[in-house]
Order: sequence, then C-alpha cells, then structure tokens
Amino acid sequence: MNNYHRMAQPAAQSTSTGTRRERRKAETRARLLAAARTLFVERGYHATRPQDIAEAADLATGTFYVHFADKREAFQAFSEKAAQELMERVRAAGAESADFEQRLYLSLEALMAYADENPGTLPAAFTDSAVIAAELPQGASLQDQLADSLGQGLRQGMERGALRADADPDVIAHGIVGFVTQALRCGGKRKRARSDLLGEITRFVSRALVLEEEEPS
Amino acid sequence: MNNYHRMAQPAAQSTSTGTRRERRKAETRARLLAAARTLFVERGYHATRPQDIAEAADLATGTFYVHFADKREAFQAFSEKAAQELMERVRAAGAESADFEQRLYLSLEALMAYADENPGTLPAAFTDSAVIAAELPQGASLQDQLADSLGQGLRQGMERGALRADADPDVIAHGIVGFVTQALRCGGKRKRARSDLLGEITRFVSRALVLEEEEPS
DNA sequence: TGCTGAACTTGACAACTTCTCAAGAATGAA
DNA sequence: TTCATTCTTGAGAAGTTGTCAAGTTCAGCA
Repeated sequence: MNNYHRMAQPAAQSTSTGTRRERRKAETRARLLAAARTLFVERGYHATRPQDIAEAADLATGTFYVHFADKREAFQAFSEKAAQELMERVRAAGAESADFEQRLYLSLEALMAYADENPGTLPAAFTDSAVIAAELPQGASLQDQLADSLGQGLRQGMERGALRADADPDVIAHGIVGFVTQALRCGGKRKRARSDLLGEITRFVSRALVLEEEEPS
Repeated sequence: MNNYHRMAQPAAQSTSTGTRRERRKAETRARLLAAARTLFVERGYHATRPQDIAEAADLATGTFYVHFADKREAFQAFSEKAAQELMERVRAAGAESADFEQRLYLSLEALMAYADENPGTLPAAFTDSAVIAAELPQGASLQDQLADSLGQGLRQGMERGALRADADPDVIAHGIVGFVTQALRCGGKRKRARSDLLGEITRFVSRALVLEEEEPS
C-alpha cells in the first residue's frame, strides 16, 4: 500500500506545468530532443550516437535512456515532431481557399516554405524514417498524414460534385502525395523554378480530378 | 616487371566463363548474393549480419569481405539486381502496346506480377534502400530507372501530339512513379482488388495527360 | 608428376556501438 | 535537518562490423 504521488491536484494532471520536478524533467527531454534534431539533420541517423546526443545536451549517456527507450525512439520523436509542425503549416495554408486546385497549390507552397526554413529536416526525418521506424509505426507517417488530410478534401469535393467520384479517394490521395514527393524531388535536383514546378504539379492533378463545367477561353 | 595474368586470350576478357578460378570466384560471389537476398528479404537489413550471410552461403565471414567492401555494398548489389530483373519485365510488358494508357496498364501489371513471384523482395530492396544506400548511389535507384523509362515514353507521346506537352516530361514521369508507388501501397493495405487498382491508377494518369480527340460515348 | 607462388579462404580478434545498472546527487515533504 | 523518492551518471556488458596474418587451393611450369 504505497501512496506516493500525493499532490495538491486530485487527478493525475500531467500537462502544462506540473511540479518543479516535472518541469525540469520535461525540460531535460526537450534539451535532448533539440540536440537529437540538430545532430540527425547535420549528420544523419547512423552517424549520430546516443552519447553524442546526450553530450550535445550536456547530459550523460544514461540520461538519454531515461527519456527514450532507444535510439530509434528518439529518432521517431524527432520525426513525429517535424511532421506535426509541417502538418500544421500545410493545413493552415490549405484552409485559406475553397477551390481544390488553389488549395493544393497553397498547401504545396507551405510545404516548400517549411522545407526552406528548416533546411535538411525533411530529408533527414523522412528519407530515413522509412528505414528506421520500419515496421513499428503503423500509425501516421508524414506521407500517411498528408494523404489522410488530402483524402478528406477529396471526399468533400466528390460529394459536392466538384471532383470526379469514380475512384477511391484514399488511394488517389496517397497517389497524389507520392506524385508530389517524387516530382518535387526531381524538380529540385534539376533546379526548376519553384512556381513552375508547383504549377505543373497542380495542373496535372487538377486535370485528372476536377470536373470542369466550363473554362474561360 | 611482373607479368602474371598470362592467359590464352589476348584482352582481359572477364565475362562468361574464364578460367576455372574465375568461375569459382564468380560462383562464390553468386552464392553470397543469393544468401544475402534470402536473408535481407526474410529478416530485413538490420537483422542480417554479414556473418549470417557468409554462413548461409557456407563460407567464412572474411570471404564476405573479399566480395563486398561492406554490408551496404552487399545490400546495394542485391537491390540493383532486383531492380534490373524488374525493369526487364516492365519494359518487355510495356513494349507490347503503342497506346499510352494500355502500355501503362501492362507495365503496372508486370510490376505486380514480379512482386507476387518474389514476395517481400520489393519492400526489402526499396523501402530499405532509401536509407542504406543513402547518399552514395547517385546513379539509378529503381524509382529513377522507372521514371527515366517512363519519361522517354512521355516525350514520344508529346512529340506525336498524343499527350499534353505543357510540362516537363521528367518531372511528370517521376511524379507518376511516386503516384503509382503510393497508390499501390495504399491499395495493397486495404486489399483492394488488383484490377480495380490498376484501372483507377491508369485512368487518373490518362486524364491528366492524354489529349483525347473524341471518345466513343 | 611434383613444385611454386598467386589467389582464395578462414576465423579469431580489434574497434566501435548500443544499452544497462549500481552507485551517487538532487529534490521536496515532514 | 532527515529521509524517501526521483533523477543523473558513466563505466562496462553485450553485441556488431570489419581486419588480417596464417592456412588452403590451384594454374602454370619443368
């Protein structure tokens, strides 16, 4: 019959501040996560050792393992946080317009802006995550999150009669995410101008999906 | 002034048979490669140790390193071989038709047939290869090979006036490869019927690209 | 046929990683 | 201040990758 955990608050409220200890622990974890991000981006997954992360956070190796079960988990935490940040940006940008093609364009623009502001992060987190996370994270890879978000949009468009409805919106959404990923990668390598790229991509997708009633000219 | 390598043949002809030693060496390498393939497919990259591969090929660890500089190189050899096999199948299937949409359909069918006949190979070789090969293999990932092949087709179609020509065929080709990859992955997870999937995918791409003069009804 | 040295093979081991855990330091309640 | 609990530490256990000196095989030669 142990009864530690005697706090002022009745329920186990672990969010926001908490006791000083909890705050410090959260801070320690945040320091580790920040160090992990820097190193994973700079050196890549394999060249970054847990002890490097701990040292960069000015902590001992053992502390790393208090906060993360293993190196993979730390990588996943980094990757998920980046995905979350990016999704927020993309969702906010896409919400600004009701027109499908324009929404897609704005979303892609937001994605590229994030990539610019956080150089190396997307490649580090999502080239590698395919292998590192491997089997474990059935839930929500960035690609799946983007596809789910897009899939919702497609479903709405189909119901409204704005988009062709003769295909599975989820399959199409995943396909489009794949299309965008590869097209941007290719366009980036060849140093195509960003606006041209975005234009070609959105046009391609629109032609496949949008039921145009009439076009001016 | 050393002059080993005195063979009957004048030039250094290293293909086909060669001397008995050469044949045995090639055979050893082939045994290692076969063992590597089995293990990489069964267990994945990380869970396969070079010594496991050597043992499965009934050879010692050191021999592994005579034929491959390191574990990555062995993986790359496996991955490249699989890509080559697949490309042959896809090219042969696509050559059977001149119509763009049908050619795409046949190519995808060939791709899926290969995946069926070699279960686990494609995921093992190309989920992982993104991370393992990582920076090194600028040349020809499977995705790039498929995209190059498709890009040629697109260019032809554009010149013939059969396809819309207002976008960079290479960017579009890479995009399509990404589309197919993700759409198939998603469709596979949801156990969609194969023919439906292929139909939806080819229809999507055709609508975006094909300049239809007139359709029967 | 037996000899020779180049090429191939071997496996113990060195170098390096990841992760653990017993011991010590810090914190907050009484 | 004292004590129980939690957090931190870093040496080292466990396990992997890649090396190399020594042993084995074989084509060419007399």
